[in-house]
Amino acid sequence: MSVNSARKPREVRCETKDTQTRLLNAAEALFIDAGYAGMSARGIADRACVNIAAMAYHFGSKQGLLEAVLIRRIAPINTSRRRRLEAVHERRAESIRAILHAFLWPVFFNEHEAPARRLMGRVMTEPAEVIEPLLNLGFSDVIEQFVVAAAACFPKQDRALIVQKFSFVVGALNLTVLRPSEHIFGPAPAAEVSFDRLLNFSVDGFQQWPSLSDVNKDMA
Amino acid sequence: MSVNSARKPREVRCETKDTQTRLLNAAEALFIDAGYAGMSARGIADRACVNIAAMAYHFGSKQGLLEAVLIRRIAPINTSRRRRLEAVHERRAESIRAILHAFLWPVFFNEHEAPARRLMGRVMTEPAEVIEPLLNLGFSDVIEQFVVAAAACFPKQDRALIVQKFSFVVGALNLTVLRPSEHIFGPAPAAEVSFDRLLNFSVDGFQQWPSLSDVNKDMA
DNA sequence: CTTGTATTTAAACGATCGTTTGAACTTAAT
DNA sequence: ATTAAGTTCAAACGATCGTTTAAATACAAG
Repeated sequence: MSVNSARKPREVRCETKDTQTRLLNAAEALFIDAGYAGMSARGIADRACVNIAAMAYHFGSKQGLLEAVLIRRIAPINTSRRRRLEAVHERRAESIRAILHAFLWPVFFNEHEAPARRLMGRVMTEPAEVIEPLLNLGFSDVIEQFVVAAAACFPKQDRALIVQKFSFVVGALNLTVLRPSEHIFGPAPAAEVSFDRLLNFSVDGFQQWPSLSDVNKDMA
Repeated sequence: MSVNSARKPREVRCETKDTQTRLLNAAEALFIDAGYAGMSARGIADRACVNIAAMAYHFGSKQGLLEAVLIRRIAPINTSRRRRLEAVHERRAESIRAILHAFLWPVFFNEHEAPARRLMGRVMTEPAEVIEPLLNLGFSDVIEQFVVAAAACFPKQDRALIVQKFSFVVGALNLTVLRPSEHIFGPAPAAEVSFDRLLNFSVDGFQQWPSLSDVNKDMA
């Protein structure tokens, strides 16, 4: 019988980047898989091939490391979203499709596609107390801007309705990129396919209701 | 200055129900707020006004208690979903609206509305390793049945497309019931309002695409 | 009251948690 | 070679983790 190491035997060699980057990558992977409470400082250090004290030295604390992880990936996505929304406004092409396109595109297509996607999905579903201090780093602003833009497309709809429709889009996006259970929804389609489907689904859902009266009459 | 107890001072008296129910209620509340890794056995026992050993005595382990929590709330919802889908089939009224209505209704309107809703939202976003053993307790089956029913409504669409559209509905549902951040989407509307909006949004999103060609031509 | 089963309890188990310490080591400028 | 700043290290800190043990208690049946 073979002897196993104390923790999970890492099948891959450690990365060759600097310590801070190795810590960021390791924390990112473990946060995506297990959430904040489920990832341990020692697990991060092990995966990064770094002494556990390096975390406090470079990032102050586990929470500080998570903040750095999120800023590295989420901030560029939100910046891209803002830029694209501005471009839509400059072109005077404020359709709901163009707006949702600007919102969704940077999540699916960016420098570090898969990790950034899954990070985005995980961070939105974490318990409030862990994430809430991070949301004021530019997250609420982006949502607000897009809600305003979307509301301008439907002047006759309540703002509260627009907000909730947008939350539906965010929810669908979250589950798509987080992909919590292969056993339920099967293997993930390619990013281009998922993006197209999600955009079409969201655009259709955002339209005015086709008929407001037949809501309550087809259920027992 | 006043003296505080060791842990969070509970502002409310302990419930008067039996030990098992108190444990279930306490674990449910903490799981919704903090997830599985974030809830502690001692925190549960404290909130339930129960000795910590009672957890192992009545439920075997922390995982066993969580399973009991989920079965208590999720199983009735899935049973109700199945019943309503059967009723739709018996009435030969298999519209996508009726099918999605049968899927969504039991989440919003059931015996223990708010706790069951939020539990449903949390369990779908938990890390895989914690939840996956529970999904084979009837969860995947329900999704599968509804996907089949939905696919029958759109015979010309790929099954993979139907599956992903359904995942969009589940994602939107999750974020709606979980409501992770009041700061982003504001206060939650009444259950009836959220249900109507989510149903309409989902039904519209499920329709055939209005035009498949203008997808790639309105972005720079 | 006595017996036997079911439940609750205080206490402790070893393990792991996030964090801190101070020395050892590396690196580059003097 | 010497200094100083930057970085990594083994080791330990107290706290909390989930679980277990065995004694104490509650309670119905005989």
